[in-house]
Amino acid sequence: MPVITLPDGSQRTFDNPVSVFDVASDIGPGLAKAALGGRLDGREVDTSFVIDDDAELAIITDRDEEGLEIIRHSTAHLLAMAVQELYPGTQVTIGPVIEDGFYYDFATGHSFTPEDLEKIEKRMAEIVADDLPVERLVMSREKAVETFRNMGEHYKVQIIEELPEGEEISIYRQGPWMDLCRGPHVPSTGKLKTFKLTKVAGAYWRGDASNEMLQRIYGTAWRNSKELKAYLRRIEEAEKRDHRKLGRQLDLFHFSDEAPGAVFWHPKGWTLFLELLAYMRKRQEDAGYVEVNTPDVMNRSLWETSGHWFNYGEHMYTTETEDGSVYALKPMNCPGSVSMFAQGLKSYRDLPLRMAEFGKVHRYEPSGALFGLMRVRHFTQDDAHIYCTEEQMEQECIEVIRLVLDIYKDFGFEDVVIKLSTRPEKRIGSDEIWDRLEGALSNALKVIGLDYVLYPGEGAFYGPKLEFVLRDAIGRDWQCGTLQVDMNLPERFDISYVDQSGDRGKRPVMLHRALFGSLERFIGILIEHFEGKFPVWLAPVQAVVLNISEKQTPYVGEVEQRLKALGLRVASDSRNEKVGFKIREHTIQRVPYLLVVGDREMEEGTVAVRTRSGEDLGTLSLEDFAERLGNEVSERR
RNA sequence: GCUCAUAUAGCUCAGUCGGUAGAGCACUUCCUUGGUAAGGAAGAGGUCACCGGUUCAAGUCCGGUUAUGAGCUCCA
Repeated sequence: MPVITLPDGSQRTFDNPVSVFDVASDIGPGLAKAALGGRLDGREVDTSFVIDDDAELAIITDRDEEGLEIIRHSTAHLLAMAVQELYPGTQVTIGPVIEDGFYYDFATGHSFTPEDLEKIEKRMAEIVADDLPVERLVMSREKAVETFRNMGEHYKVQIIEELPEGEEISIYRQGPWMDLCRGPHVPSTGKLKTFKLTKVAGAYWRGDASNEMLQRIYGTAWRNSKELKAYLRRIEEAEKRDHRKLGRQLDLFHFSDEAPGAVFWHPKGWTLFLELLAYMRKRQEDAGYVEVNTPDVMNRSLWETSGHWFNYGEHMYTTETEDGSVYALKPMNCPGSVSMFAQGLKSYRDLPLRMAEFGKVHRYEPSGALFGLMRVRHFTQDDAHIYCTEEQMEQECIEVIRLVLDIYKDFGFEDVVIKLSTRPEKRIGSDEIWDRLEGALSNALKVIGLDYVLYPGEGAFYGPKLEFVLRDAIGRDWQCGTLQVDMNLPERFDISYVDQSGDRGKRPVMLHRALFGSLERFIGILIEHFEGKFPVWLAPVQAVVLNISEKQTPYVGEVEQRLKALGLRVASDSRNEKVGFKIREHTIQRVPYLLVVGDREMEEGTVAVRTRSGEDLGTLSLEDFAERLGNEVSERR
């Protein structure tokens, strides 16, 4: 005689065991129709699940997040069923829910085309129209293995065999089709209404590049067509912000076949680059850093000492000189930094030593990894290495974290994901040392009061690290800043300092940190973040002076020169075009201020100011405009 | 690196069944001197990514290379 407690605290008593669906019906026919599953004592179950004991139950409908997930998961099954009907011989593997949708990986010799997707979608719609009931079966491990082996589903057999002992093995069946699955699923295929297959791609079995490649079909599924449309519109909007597209439209940079993964910075893009560099230089100076510069090309022996030659040699660009010496383009700045530290005798009084370098590094990344400005082979790091004592380490970490978050705030990045990656299996150093290093990072975060995501085992072999992750317009995450603790390089380069007692052999701790990370990537993110509408202090061109007719051309030149003399980035446009045309063009170029001058302004010595958002600021004297712009530039902090 | 797709004018793209290439914008010149998101006319511009093959004939079909894109893997 189960007593069911509902989320509002009310209770219903039944004489016999009841299904989730029965309970929903008891509450009301509308709810019964909408029910997709149930949350029974915290566990998600199907509507067909039979309750024979007292329990807490919430009916899941598409209003719940779990409901949407059930819809997506069931749509993945729907996809797999349609594919196996249309392409006999295809094996199924896994089909999970992801953000905004789902995918399913298939093993098949066939390569799916966009036309295939249309065909599959059509078949899916037919199965929905058939409204097939979805049933759950429970099998013994042996029976399940046998069943799937007979079906020729060898991947599923492998999955079943690797399920932990004692785990219940459930099979979901809709019509003649079935799949191994934990569930829960919708009660019938008719509940799946709004979905769209979006793309095909290859994916490795179990995510391991040494395994065979499967065919993955991605799809999106929603509660209703309004949500689906909103999603598609969101994707479209995000594509408009694509930094590669805007980079071309705003004439910031380009790439060329001759130098894959290398940026050609155009004047406007380079202005952005230099502004960011100047900004960071100032912030670091204020934070007690010194700036240095180390060679781009260094002898192989240095890279052997650092360990890079052995560990990452295949990703390094090398060069051989006439005398047979082998040199490498630096893939990292740290070996140069350490060898600089090793120069001369260092005292504890010199620590902490914060040595920054805007170093351009060169890494032969796999061709498939390249992606616009976000992933390139040649990039500039705002790198710094902090040499300190073990006692200073935690405080230095705190200061780096504060600095990086404060800097991101200047660009409007308020919610930054922080990842803490801890000791990997393959590592150097004792557990006690790792305890101290990981402790320094997590304590630093605790002191500041920041949440972080733990990535156990993801640290570098030489030390744990923090990563600061920003999200791009299309929801892709990009690691920007990083803070790493290193106990490898000080050892390998045998660097030391003299302590208070005169001991010359004290080993300093070395912190690596980059805040923008890669200037190139950070600019890519900024382009998307601002949609090209950079804040005035960053805008490559801050104002354009426009004349209305030829008569004012000399005055346009005069205004341009006077504003430039005040240190503003100003251009002029005296072309023989109507003012409306020029306003359109420079607005599309996202120039913050358009200064229109006609006869009136020329006589008064003023400019008519229009912003890129179309706002009319009226007529200002040059001094007033320059002051306004100057204020905006200095407001960046 | 792997799977699939794509590569035509500076940009965005069309090009049918294999018969020697087209539009809009941009560019140049001329007309127009116009007050806040596209004034008009004319002109110039292409080794159809590259290498090879099939064919009387290849932008088009086939193979390879390179680059780019969507993913996967990787990112010291």
